[in-house]
Amino acid sequence: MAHRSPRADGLRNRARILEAAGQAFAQDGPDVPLDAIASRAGVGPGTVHRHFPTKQSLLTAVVAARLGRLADRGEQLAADPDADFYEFLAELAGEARHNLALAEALGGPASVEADEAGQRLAAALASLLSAAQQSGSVRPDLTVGDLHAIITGALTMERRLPPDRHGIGLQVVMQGLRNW
Amino acid sequence: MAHRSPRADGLRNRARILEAAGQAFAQDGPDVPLDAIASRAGVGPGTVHRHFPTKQSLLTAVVAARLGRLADRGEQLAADPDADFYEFLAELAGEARHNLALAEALGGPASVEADEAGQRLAAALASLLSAAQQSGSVRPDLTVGDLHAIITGALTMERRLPPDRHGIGLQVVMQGLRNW
DNA sequence: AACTATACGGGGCGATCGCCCCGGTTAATA
DNA sequence: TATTAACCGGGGCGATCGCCCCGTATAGTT
Repeated sequence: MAHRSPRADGLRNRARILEAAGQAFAQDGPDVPLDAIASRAGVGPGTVHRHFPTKQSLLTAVVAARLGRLADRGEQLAADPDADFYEFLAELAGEARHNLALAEALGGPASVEADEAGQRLAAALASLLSAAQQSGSVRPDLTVGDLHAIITGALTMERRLPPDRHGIGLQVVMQGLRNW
Repeated sequence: MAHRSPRADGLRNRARILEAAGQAFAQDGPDVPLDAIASRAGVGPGTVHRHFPTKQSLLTAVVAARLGRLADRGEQLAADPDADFYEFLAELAGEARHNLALAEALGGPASVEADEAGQRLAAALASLLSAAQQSGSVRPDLTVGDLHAIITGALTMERRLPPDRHGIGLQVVMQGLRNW
């Protein structure tokens, strides 16, 4: 009486929308019509709006989910003294390669202010970076901000490379990051 | 009688529009309203449409002009046996840093099929690249396509870097491009 | 099984933007 | 200076999209 259990279809549809929006944003960028997401999820446009009052809130939710997973992985690696900085970079690139929205989120200022996951990821990245710098495997004059821009650029490269050339952009950037 | 000289105001307005569109696209990207360009040029929206029947044609004209200058410079350097490959890269970055539309054009497939200037630029780049590879200053396994993607990524980096860190992204990429 | 809160779907409003037309004006020619 | 073709400006049409409302159906509670 005080509270009622949430309805099963409500939760199911919310998950469907999140899933569909994830695919749609990844494929077509942030400008996909909401109706396209709705029909992809098999629900009406009104349903989308009820779960996510504004388009931005939907985008934020989607990106936050992806970012959260990445942040988890980053924290995990940051805690491991044997972790390889470059390995994380490669994983990041693999994730973002086929995800337009995620790639943009990683670069834009939206990631920082967007939510808590972005900050966690940034912190993990900073920790990984300074460890790599102390071990001498990354040039010491690089700041975290530099790194963000560089990662964004590397992701741009990878997305523009044909499938049979994947990895070469990242390889070039990594080579440039090492001490010389 | 057979033909009449073009009117002075017509040519003047066309030039104004091209100039205004160049600034507008560079600052705000390809999505600026046509009316914004019109008011910036000090003409009516109808005038813009008469000179450039579609928005795409205006964008193409603007990009082609910029691309043409870059292609000229590229061909000039390609003809000079002492020319430095990395110097051209730096010039390219300097141009594209404050030019959103140009940067996107350099990366997207639009540059190739867009017009003849893009192809000239690509050819000059290819010539510069193979010369640098033969002299041993660039890793030999890189293709021209790779280079395009890499340049696009480097431009992305530079645009995301704060002013006091400009150049570091390019520096990293260049270092990665060298033989190792 | 009856009840009620919650969710669903589709249609519609308002704003934005690209594109185009039309009446008035201006520059080039004779 | 008279003529005429080209150009100018602003207003408007149609399409798109985000956002929201409301009548109906359904899931959870008693």
